[in-house]
Amino acid sequence: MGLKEDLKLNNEVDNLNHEAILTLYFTSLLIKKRSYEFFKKFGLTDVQYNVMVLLYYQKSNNEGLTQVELSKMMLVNKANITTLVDRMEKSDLVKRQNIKGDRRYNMITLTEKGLKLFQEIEVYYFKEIDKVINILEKDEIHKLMDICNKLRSRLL
Amino acid sequence: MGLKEDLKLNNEVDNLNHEAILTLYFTSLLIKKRSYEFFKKFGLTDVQYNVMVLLYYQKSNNEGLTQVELSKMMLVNKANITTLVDRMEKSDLVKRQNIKGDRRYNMITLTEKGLKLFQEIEVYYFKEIDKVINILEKDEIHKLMDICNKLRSRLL
DNA sequence: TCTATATAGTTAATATATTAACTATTCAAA
DNA sequence: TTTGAATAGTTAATATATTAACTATATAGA
Repeated sequence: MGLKEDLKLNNEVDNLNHEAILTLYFTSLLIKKRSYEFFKKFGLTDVQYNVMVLLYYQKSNNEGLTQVELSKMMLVNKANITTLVDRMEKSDLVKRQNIKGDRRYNMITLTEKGLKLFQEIEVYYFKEIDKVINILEKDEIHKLMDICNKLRSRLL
Repeated sequence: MGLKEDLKLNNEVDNLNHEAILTLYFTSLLIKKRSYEFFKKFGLTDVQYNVMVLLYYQKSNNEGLTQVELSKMMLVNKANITTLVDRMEKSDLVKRQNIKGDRRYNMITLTEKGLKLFQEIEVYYFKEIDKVINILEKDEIHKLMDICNKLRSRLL
């Protein structure tokens, strides 16, 4: 039902705003955990899949994305992208390439293996999120996004 | 406005369910980052504050919580609590105590310093979350919690 | 042209999370 | 009574995140 039961709390959260924050946070956390479990079956983490989605759909000039672009799209620090790309390079999912004209940049692209794996997983991924989201009515999905968009306008 | 602008995406997310998941995830992530920044001013992390909230409001027998109880309330692995409590013990925010009758348990309680700090911060914390949440109407807050509760029922 | 500044990426220290394997303790059942 | 299962907590290896300090490169302006 509510947070109290789900988190095995001994007492109710008695502040509405705080309860709203906690509700959003723990719901998102559970979705993240479910994603993590799902992608583990394919030898990936949820974060690594997100990198692959971005490289597949958001590439600039049909080439790839720089590490700073990735960090902005993922709302993480660029230092984080260095080690993330290191690990993904090691498992042959992405590669770093120089771009002509500016040697500061690494252009990150999917490897052939990464591309193939991504296309293979995506079908199952869509089915998986449908299992979760289809408990909501269409208008609830839109309402959720509207509310979140409003919240984010206070946070950026 | 929407995710595309906020995440500096080059292209729209063209799957509604995926967009809903991402919207929830990144909104929650931004709230977490804002919390992290807020608590840093008091020498805490958002996670450490959450531990303190639980020890203050959710203690069993008015004594404290065991590490496994904390892990269930925070939806994290108990191994995580070991090092978290280590760090909080080192900064004199909480203490481990034996309970009579079962030597397997550590009962975790706030220290005097931890208690004082928590009570001091809570006033400012309530003001801080109000600044974010008050962009929503009362019925939107309830709608958000309803939708999240529905989603969690698919995830537990 | 040279220099100051901005930008991209890396590295190291730290915090939070996971799983797996471990120790210590409790308790129930043969 | 002893043994075997369950429970609480710890430790080590790994992934993801932060900030601060660093290198390398590019660019704008004196």
